[in-house]
Amino acid sequence: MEKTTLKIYNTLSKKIETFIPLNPPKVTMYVCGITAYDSPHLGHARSAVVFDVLYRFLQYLGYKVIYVRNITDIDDKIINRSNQEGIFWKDLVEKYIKEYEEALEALNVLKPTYEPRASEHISEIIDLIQKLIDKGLAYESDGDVYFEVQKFPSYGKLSGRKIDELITGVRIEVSEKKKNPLDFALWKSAKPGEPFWESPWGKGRPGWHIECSAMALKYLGETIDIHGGGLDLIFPHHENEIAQSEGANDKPFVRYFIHHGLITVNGEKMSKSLGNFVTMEYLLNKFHPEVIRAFLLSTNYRSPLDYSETNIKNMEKAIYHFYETLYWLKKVQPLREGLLSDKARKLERVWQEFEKKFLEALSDDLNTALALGQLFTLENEVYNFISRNPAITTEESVLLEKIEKSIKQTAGKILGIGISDPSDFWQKERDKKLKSVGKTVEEIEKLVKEREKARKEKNFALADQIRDNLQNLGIILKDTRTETFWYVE
RNA sequence: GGCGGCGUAGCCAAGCGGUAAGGCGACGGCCUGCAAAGCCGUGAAUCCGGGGUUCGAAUCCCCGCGCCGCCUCCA
Repeated sequence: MEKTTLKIYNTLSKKIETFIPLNPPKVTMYVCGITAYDSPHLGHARSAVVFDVLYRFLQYLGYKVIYVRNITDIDDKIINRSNQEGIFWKDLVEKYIKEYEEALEALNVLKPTYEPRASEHISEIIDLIQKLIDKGLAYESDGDVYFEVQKFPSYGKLSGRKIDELITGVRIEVSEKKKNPLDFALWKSAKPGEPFWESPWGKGRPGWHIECSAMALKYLGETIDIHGGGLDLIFPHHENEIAQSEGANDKPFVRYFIHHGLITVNGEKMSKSLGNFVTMEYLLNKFHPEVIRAFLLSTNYRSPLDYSETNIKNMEKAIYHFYETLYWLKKVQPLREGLLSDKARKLERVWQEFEKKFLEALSDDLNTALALGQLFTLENEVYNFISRNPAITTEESVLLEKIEKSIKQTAGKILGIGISDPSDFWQKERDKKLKSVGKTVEEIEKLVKEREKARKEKNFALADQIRDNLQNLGIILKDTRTETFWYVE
């Protein structure tokens, strides 16, 4: 394989840079996962899928990736929520972690190397806080410990903020415990009834940002290659992580910060107050996981992605067509000896172009939208070739087999699209969609057969009657030489 | 107020200095018992507007206009 270099946008420099890991072929990657206080939504899925593709692509390029995706399982939001619902905080956390993991599994997101949880790293967190206190960068105050932002002059370098300006525009609640409003908590003392761990500063729990610094250090070392998350984490979360980690270790914390864009719903921000959260439960019930994946990859990862029923439906149609092609591809049987026709030669060229362009696209700041475009171009070419060739030759079928394999190696392995067995895909999709209209696949198959029979007997009235009835259920029939293919809209 | 992003056909979306990928949809023709599918063809006088740089700009610079995000918890 030709050596491909990855170019990727680095939030630190605000530029697209050539990716060079610290110790190749090893790559260390840390991604902020979830705080387990609510059900997973499309935004969580976007993060997981985007970094999953990056993870897969880095491996494809030959890197040995150590991938950490953390779970924050203790913080204020969790405590509030468990009080609200009257559930023990640990039970609450377990419930949402399970939902998250199930959603990611459905989406075929690969497991990271490690998935550490904050509550299981309290001693590492305490050690790190102590180190910051010892170095004079943090101070204890009435059972809390705060990071003193003024002591870390480069604070703000990631988000392009200056300490002075931050102080002027401060909207953080003023606390008498802090020396400066910008100082952020490393350790919070426990109020009665709250979960706590023993520490040198009394009973309490970690602040929000420190767990990431501690766990990144433990699993990946002082300097990590890639740190990722949503755009919304740039400030203050990642800014604070930098301050903590670099303050403690005196080494650059991260070489490449990678942030993805946020999801909007019908053009509006997805938020609690608007009540427009698109949950994974809803989506997975309604759409095939690969449709969701493709939808998430249909826009550059840094741009906002607008969710709407229409937008994802469009992608569903594209993926349906793609899977129809895979279905026919699998069924191809050579009907005669022979070499490649001119059309087949053209197909071969398109395919070779595809392999090149597909990888080029991903290498260029993970341009998944372009890569998908290339995939669909190839797919259409294949579809056309098969659909209008009544007798495919032996050589042509060999070519088609190669293309099928190639799609699995590229789109399948890296994007996670096209990995299902086509028959299986259709079985599941038909099943799922028919449930909502109260029909079974068997019933429909029977009607389709009846119509085929009626057509052979030239009983077109009956045939059309059946077709119209099916169409009213949203079932579309496609007659081919060999069989009638159908799907539910 | 500070920082950042975006504005490309009906919709979604690539392209980021050399003359507009792809998806969804639409239209005309062929095919078809009729459709669907497929095939062939049509579709952005032009990339929000106005200046400028350049042999050449959707792509770079400046000025507007319009959206949006972050600055507080958030993927």
